[in-house]
Amino acid sequence: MNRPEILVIDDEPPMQKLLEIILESNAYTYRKAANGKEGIIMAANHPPDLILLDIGLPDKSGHELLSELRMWYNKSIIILSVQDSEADIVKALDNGATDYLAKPFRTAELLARIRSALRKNSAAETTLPIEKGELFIDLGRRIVRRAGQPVKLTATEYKLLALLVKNEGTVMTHHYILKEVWGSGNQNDTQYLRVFIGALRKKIEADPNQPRHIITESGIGYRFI
Amino acid sequence: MNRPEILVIDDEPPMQKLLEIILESNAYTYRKAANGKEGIIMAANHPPDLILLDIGLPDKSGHELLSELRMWYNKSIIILSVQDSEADIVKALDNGATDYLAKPFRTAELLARIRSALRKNSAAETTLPIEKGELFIDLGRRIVRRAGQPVKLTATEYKLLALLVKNEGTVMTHHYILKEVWGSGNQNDTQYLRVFIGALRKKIEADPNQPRHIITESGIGYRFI
DNA sequence: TCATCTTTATAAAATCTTTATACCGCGTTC
DNA sequence: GAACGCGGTATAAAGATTTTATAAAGATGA
Repeated sequence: MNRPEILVIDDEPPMQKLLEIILESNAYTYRKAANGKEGIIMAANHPPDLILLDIGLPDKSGHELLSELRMWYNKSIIILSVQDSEADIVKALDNGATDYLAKPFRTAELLARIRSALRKNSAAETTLPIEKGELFIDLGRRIVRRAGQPVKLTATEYKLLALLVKNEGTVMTHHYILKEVWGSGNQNDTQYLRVFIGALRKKIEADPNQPRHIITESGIGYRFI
Repeated sequence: MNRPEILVIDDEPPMQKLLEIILESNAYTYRKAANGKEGIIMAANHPPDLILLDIGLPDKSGHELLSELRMWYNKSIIILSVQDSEADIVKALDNGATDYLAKPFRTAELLARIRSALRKNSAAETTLPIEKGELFIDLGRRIVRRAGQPVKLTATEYKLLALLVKNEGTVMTHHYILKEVWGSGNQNDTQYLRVFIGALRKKIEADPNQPRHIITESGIGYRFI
């Protein structure tokens, strides 16, 4: 995961500023909402990897907001609160909060809890599988099936297919593919590529002579559809 | 879940007594271990639903103990500590602790965090017995049978099989398997893995020469089907 | 001591690289 | 228009290399 996005829902400008500084200087992308309504909208439009939610918001109780978010948002939510009352913590964790942190907090503890929460995220979700016609590709779990039948790919074949699939629709030059799959030493060995494209077609195309997924762009490279 | 079992690993009798009172009076079954070694043994013999681990134990650092437990214990572990230093918290959470609580703690907060941790347990796993062809595997009860005959597995073989079965269908890399089963020190000793895969196949495959369940993905790892 | 785990050794299998050969489209030449 | 060469491509099959399987000897620990 590169630069996880964190949405901060908090109405106090000084706290916002503090969190912005902490998060941005630790390779997180910071987004902010000044109240609950704005927070819901932002989270819905572009779901962040984690939400930091202040429980003392102006328009609606943070607890209510938490319940609303939890109806559809399934990634981590860390609660921030000045109250730190026992009842508050109980309620927040029982309501589905991933974690709870009392203000004022130490920077290192905040970061540690963020890391822990993000790890839970990535453990839960996996990259979404792709299904195109009779072809099924799940890059995360390394599962490939054609017409329901599991397809066994070698390590190199898999790397090649993954690269093509990740850049679906766009033409990848020979040069670039060779660099990504074989490393920067073999950038001119176009023959490797031909051999392996051939092998891949045999395995995933219904008719390898008339490839419908791995298209050759003569003189340039290949493209996955 | 009726009366979740909580194992407390803590060497101070007063703290043990306090936790016993708190837990027993809140419908939890309390079990205790006075040091790390005893804790490991008790957890292994009869895995509790949650472990409360004091980080300042006499025989070995709580952090080491945490790593050891995490090699095979996948339910919640809450760390207790008087230190409450930032580095300590970071280390514990990064090492796989579910949560962290500084002593002295408030009873309500402890109970809230326990509830939250237990909820994570039940969400994460629900290990139903698996029955595939002549193979029967019940991870929860540690029972494995092939063609009706009980199969005896060693501790390591069992850990390996459990990891593969839990991730049925997905390819597990050598590196990852080694880390999970043998710990983070032996991540490059692929030969261990080969030996134990061989042993497992002899025990659970009808024809070990033509494995139908433990599939090797050359250059990558193994997969269970 | 016994069962288990770790190492080492070696054979077997799978994969990758390389070479050889045929193809296809296209413009040039005869 | 047929023959030829040319750049780019596809496929098969040979070595070469890497990876895996298995046995078996040593080490460890209850």
